[in-house]
Amino acid sequence: MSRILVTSALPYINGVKHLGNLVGSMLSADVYARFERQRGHDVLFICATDEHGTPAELAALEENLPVAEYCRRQHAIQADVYRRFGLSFDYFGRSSSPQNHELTQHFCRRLDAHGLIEERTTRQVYSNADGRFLPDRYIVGRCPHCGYEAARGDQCENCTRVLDPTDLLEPRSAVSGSTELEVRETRHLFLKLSELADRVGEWVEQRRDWPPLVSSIARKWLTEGLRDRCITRDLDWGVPVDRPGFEGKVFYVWFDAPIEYIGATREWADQDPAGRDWKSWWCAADDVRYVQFMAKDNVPFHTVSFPATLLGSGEPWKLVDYIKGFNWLTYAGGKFSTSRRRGVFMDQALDKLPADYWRYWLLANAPESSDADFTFELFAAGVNKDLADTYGNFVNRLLKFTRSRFEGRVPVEGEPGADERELVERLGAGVEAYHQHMERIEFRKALAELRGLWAAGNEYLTRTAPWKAIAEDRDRAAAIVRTGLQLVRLSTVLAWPVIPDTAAKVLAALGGAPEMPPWPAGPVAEELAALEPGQPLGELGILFRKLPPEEVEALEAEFRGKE
RNA sequence: CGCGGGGUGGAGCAGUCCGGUAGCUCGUUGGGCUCAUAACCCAAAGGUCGCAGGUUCAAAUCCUGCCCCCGCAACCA
Repeated sequence: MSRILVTSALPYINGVKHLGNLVGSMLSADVYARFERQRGHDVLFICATDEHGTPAELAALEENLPVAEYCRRQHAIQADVYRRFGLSFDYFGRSSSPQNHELTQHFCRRLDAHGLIEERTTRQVYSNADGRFLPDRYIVGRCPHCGYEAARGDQCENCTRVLDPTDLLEPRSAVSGSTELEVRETRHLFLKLSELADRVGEWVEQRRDWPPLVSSIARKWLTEGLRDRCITRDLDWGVPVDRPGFEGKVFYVWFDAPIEYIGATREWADQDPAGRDWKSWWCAADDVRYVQFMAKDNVPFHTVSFPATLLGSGEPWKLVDYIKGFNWLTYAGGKFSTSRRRGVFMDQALDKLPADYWRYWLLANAPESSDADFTFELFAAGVNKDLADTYGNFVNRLLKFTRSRFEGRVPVEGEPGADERELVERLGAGVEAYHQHMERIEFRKALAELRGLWAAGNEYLTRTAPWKAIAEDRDRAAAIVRTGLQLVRLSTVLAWPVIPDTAAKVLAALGGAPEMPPWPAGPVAEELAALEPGQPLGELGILFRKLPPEEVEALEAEFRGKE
């Protein structure tokens, strides 16, 4: 048994996340965590809300709430929707926790002790009307290049040119619209990434097994040269900078957010100090395998910035071993957009269908090698074909037949024959391939293999035709039905990380216990003998319903978005 | 010349590193079978592998140039 630390990129506090956020980090991490737990490993799966930064403050302002209260409420909302989606975090923390405050300040002190922190004076735009400094993107004005009226201080959306806020003509605050802006000098802390570049580069070069998406992004940042980075901000909400002359300033959200992986582990341990040891996962933890999940926009921060923080501390912190990066899930050819509410959000998804429908489709179509598109048409096609017609039908036809011809019990009579030996061979290869794909975290391939196992079950039934056999040889029919039921169990155990709720239902109907089923590590022939002959079977309704064309159209219309 | 990813039958993808008759899943058409939310079997249609050049006996695969789509560009998180 080994110890595996799994973290998902932290969802930002600002509102319920959409399906793209879900598949690109939390859901993928969940399936991997569940798989490794099934394998018998000691898994710690950590996630948290990322709560600092200007968007959170502005959202709180809009809702007329103190920002701490806003975050408390949003955290509860997100925790609830993740629970309903079956995300099995061992702990879901908050980057605003006291534990994270302490760790963030600790890292800054350590970096400072090694000469990697430098005070510099910078010039920032201050809005008198808003009483605050404004990040570049919250300053709008006319683009000096193309004349676009609503250009942002960081970039003009119209001509795509990168801007400096001071370039803008007639600049005003995006928050209040006020034009009373001035440039003020302010002291900030910089992390001297330039001095850490060699150590980070050396470390990245040793990570030979990372996927190309991840390595290429990391190398690009390193070869372009790391610039020293400002890690503090003139804001109220965040981790205070505990340094003379920095009263009223906080750390930049990208400095404290990844540290919350450690912070949340500490929050988890603090709930049971006698039984849990956070340091054993993070300090000199050479026996721990650490796997991170994130979308590609997050990769630079996890391959460069955060490792730089850890390495620069001079302490033996655990660095990531493997990073699974994802491309984007698009919505009907365009972007999912949180601000425009374009796309399908997690709470809306659950209002329409149970979590397992979404979980299966998102993983079977995960944006692994390139961006992937979500449309309700594609979604319905996948759900109907794979979940309803292939898996659902396989389970249903066996249970119904068992009920009508074998009194609803696992048949006792008959011995395996040539058909069963052939099936065992087919399954042996399939189970092994599925296992390999899951271990390598290649979800599209894994789920194609899983679907193949379900199809193999249907093929076996059609070939052996127990509904015919029962007329002349009841023992033979009994052996076939028993084998079929055994395969239902086996393929359901394998599907558990992906569709946990459905799997639990099916396994319960087969007389299984409600908790996590262990991975079928034995030879397939033995795994196909797990169900006790004579075992009574429970009732199972339709596992997955099909989505008819009318419903697909209705969903498309409902989620068209407000453009 | 900013950087990264992608461009393969109607849809989604594998194959590209290590050249050798273009493959998988879904969909479509025809036939068979029928325990089941109909699966399964057989057959068929459908591709100038983004474009152009080059290397080679042979290129989706190697080289050069170009085009298109998506994303990122470090003070948005």
